[in-house]
Amino acid sequence: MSKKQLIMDKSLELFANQGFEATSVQQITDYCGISKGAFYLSFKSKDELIVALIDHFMQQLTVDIDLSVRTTKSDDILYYFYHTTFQAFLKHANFVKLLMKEQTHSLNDELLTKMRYYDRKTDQTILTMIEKVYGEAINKVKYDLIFAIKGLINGYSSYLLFNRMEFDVDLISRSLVEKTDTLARSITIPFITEDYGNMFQQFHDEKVSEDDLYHLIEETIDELGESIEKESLILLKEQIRTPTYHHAIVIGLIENIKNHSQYKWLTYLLTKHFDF
Amino acid sequence: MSKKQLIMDKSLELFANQGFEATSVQQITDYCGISKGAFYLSFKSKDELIVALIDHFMQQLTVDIDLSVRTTKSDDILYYFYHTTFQAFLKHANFVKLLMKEQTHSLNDELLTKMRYYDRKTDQTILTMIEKVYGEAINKVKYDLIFAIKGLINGYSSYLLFNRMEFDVDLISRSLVEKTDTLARSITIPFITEDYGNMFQQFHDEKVSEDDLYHLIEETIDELGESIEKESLILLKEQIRTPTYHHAIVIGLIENIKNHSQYKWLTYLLTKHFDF
DNA sequence: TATACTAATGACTAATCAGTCATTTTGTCA
DNA sequence: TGACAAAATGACTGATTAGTCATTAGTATA
Repeated sequence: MSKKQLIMDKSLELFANQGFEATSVQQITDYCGISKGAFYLSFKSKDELIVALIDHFMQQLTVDIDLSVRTTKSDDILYYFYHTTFQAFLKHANFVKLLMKEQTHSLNDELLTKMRYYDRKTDQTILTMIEKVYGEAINKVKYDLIFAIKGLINGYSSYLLFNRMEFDVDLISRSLVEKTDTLARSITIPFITEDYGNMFQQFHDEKVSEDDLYHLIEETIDELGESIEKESLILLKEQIRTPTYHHAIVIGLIENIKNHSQYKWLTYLLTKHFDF
Repeated sequence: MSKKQLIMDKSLELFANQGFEATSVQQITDYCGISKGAFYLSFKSKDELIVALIDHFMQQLTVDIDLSVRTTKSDDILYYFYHTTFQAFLKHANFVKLLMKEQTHSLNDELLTKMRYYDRKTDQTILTMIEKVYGEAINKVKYDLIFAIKGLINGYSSYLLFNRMEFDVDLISRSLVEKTDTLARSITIPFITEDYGNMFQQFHDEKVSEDDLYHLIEETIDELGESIEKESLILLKEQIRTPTYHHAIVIGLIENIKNHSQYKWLTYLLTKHFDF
């Protein structure tokens, strides 16, 4: 494990229990068994560590959930959405704990913007989902439904957190599917109306620039030792600038890195770029 | 306005915008136009101020809402519950903002216990309400419904906060009544089951001790100048130890202080003590 | 083994903050 | 007016913290 990873892992534990402000860099380095100087070789500041943590885990969470909504073809989209969501909460329990503790903590503008970005991202995912499930019938209440869904997730999450995060993912998913379905079919008085949708425009058209993706692949290649993954990425990098291979080959190459959880974000971007 | 009130008012503004930790005592005193020493004449520490703020406003919120649920006789209990809730949010916007910002902030155990107390209190209020509205039919899902309701309130509140707290209280109330009613009538898969109810036992039997009430009245009397309110309280104080007056007289005396919002908590306790 | 380079250390600095207390100001009596 | 007390002040203390940097330890190469 790299030193950066070690610091992120250990500091998350401390942050989850004490909060950002109450945890000193000294405490983190003691807990990691490294010196204070070593910390500043990995991160320019304490704030940079916090941003890195937020980015890392929010990406994990949002990408997981968005992927499950995008790829599920069956009628059970709602179920898989909730299942993936709470499974992810279970997996990153400490991070969820931290998020609940700090909410919109006013550390700096960068963090606030980031959190707002991920929140909007979540809105977009939920919107895609309910449009897929209910089609046009839901149009007049869909933005209202988004907030109901987010509220329900939040409400039950606080209960879970209090009960030490041991729970039946299947049961809570089925319970929330029922509630969501009931609401979707019976709301006649939406509080949040259609014009809220304008806020989403930017996300509809959002596409990571080719350059960004290119550089992200380059960075990832540098991190990797010789392996199938590295070779696949080198080939994919070329395909971005000059697409020559057959579609099936590109899919296969992406498949080679898909199963490595640390490259989920990259997989997600590649999938989006090559248009699946 | 007393110095204590001034500090509480002004510090709430600062806390709501910057959070507890990020606001220094110096900043508070500067903003109040007083010296640092004067601050410590009113509050023993910064933490004591925070506890006082939480206590003051949580009492306002919970008492308001509980009273509306207890006294409303009509079929519109749900509507009045939401209406009172969001009206109170509107009135104490800065405090709600602060609550959202800090959530379960780990300042100290006392605060955590307090917050848990008020949260349980809210649960109790909601439970009373849905039992009143739906009776026995709701028994198997009532604890589940509590969390759904709290979740919905939270979800929409975060939207309101983001939109600078300008909203139609009637519309959001009607919208949430519809959702609550729909859920209450159709949930078949509760996630939170009946055994959660054991946690409430303590609150069912809860009654403020006679001594506590007696001392609270004494303190309030000391704060008051000569007035009808003061006289009423002096008489009520005697009635606690040796009840002699007719029921109607006691009710009248309580009525005399009922309309003063700063004594809402006291009114609430008196009402409970004399069993209405 | 000598050299050159990187990784790691922890004592140190400068800044911030909660809380104190000797001193001053203000208000209230005779 | 003067004597006294209560209220208010703000410079100061001690503790804590993020971040720095001169120094040392470790490692690879020639």
